[in-house]
Amino acid sequence: MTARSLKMGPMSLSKETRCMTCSLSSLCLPLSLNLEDIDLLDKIIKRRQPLKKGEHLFRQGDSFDCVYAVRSGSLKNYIMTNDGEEQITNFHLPSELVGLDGIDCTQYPIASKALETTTVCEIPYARLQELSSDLPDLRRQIFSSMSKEIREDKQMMLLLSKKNAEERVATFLANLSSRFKRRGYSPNTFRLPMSRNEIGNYLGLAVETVSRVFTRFQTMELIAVNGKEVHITDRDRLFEVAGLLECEAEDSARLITG
Amino acid sequence: MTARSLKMGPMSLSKETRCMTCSLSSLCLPLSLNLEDIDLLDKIIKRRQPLKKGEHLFRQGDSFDCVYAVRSGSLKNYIMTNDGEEQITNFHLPSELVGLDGIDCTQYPIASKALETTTVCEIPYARLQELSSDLPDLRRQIFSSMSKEIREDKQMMLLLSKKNAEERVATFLANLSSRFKRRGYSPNTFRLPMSRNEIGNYLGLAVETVSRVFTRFQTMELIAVNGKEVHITDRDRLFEVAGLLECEAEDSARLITG
DNA sequence: CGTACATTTGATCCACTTCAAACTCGGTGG
DNA sequence: CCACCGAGTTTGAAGTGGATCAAATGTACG
Repeated sequence: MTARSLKMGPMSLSKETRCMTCSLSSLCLPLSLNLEDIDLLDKIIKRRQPLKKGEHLFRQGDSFDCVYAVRSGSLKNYIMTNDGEEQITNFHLPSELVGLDGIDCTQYPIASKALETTTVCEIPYARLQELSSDLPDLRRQIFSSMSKEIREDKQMMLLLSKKNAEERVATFLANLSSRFKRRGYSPNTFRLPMSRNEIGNYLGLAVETVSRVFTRFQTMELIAVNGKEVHITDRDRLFEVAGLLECEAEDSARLITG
Repeated sequence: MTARSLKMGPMSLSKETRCMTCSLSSLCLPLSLNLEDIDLLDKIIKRRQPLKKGEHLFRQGDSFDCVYAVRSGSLKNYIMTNDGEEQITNFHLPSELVGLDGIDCTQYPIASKALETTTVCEIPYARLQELSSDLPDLRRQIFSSMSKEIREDKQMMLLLSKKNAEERVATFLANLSSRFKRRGYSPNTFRLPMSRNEIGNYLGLAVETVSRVFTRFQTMELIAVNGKEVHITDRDRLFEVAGLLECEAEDSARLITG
């Protein structure tokens, strides 16, 4: 693991790293910007040391001053209940914006923690705000990310309120698959960056239930699982069990592009 | 009821109605604007005929072109599952902004329906966007509303994922109470604009469960209920059961004011 | 190579759902 | 004015999906 972070570290910190040349730029904030504007945005972005697995990007209550875009790796966002339990509200993959829910607060209302070695672009919020004064497209892009997050949250409420265990897990896998696909990774073979425990926490299920549904899905030959490696063998039926049409998942992924 | 809407109709449509003189302006979009800017905002806002109970403000899939601020009455927002069930995602009280989740879509991703006779201010989104180019405070206010909605959604996920029936209902009542309080209504005596069914739908519970918890809370002498009239008799203990400290609920209500 | 932690599997339990029926109340028409 | 209607609400009894408890198995890392 240390080897891995050593390998990534220097790369992601190199002065060469630019939005302009970033493979994620078509999914990320620069999305609808022209080259000049991308350059302006680029100037305010800082590339941080990679986070190691388990490190916090920020904690609930930390003073808010930056939003982040994931470059590689993955994050979990979570809130704390009064009795100290955590509730995971989101998993973040590369190109996704993190920290928007703190925008009108002085403190982050949630915490964000690396699930694996993770690199992020740090965007000082005050400067982003200034810059977006002059760049309507950038502004639109930020609005867009936020309203997308709201829409996803509503879908999550629906999941938590109406779906049973199988539907939840299927939805989760289908959603991850769509997001990987969109990012150019294989949609049917991927590695889960989170533990069963974290999946259960996120989906409002006990670990044991998640595990049981995984095995049930394997006997149904929807998926093949080996530890954190997942292979989707019957995509159509998985989406069916999830209670979604494939196009819906894609749509929600695509909407951000306007 | 027709009498009521006749009574309200002309008032809310009168040319006199202005953000400047609106009693909600300190809670609503004009919040942080100076007088001149309020006037600019005011010019793009249209006051619509009041909606009657059960009428839609917009439906899921309607083409998106306006956001709305509730002036009086209340709304429920909901999404449809594939099998035609509705999932209520929000109830909206006066001064609250509705429709922000559609911002980067051509269509509203959710529906919004009046729970009672309801008046709204209609804000054409394109014009709001233009105006916010020139008014950083307005822009900030929109960002603020959206990030507040995101934060509330995360709290809702926590509720749906971790809280039991009593905690859910208590949270619901405590939250409503705080919102009424903030709007200058009595925090301890109010009328629920929604049915038990809608409460259950929103909280991820069966109607019967909601009803049972209401009666249990009455025998515990936390509240007194008569139909839709609710009187909170032991506010502290209600908030305790909800798993929140009073200040938290207030905080989340206050955050929008920056 | 062993210890701690994550995952799986099995057995039991329980909070909430579902089904069924009685009740309440605002409205409506005879 | 009152009987009646239907929708909304309450209450009771029975069923169940997933939680919890417990223990075995698997796996990563020092």
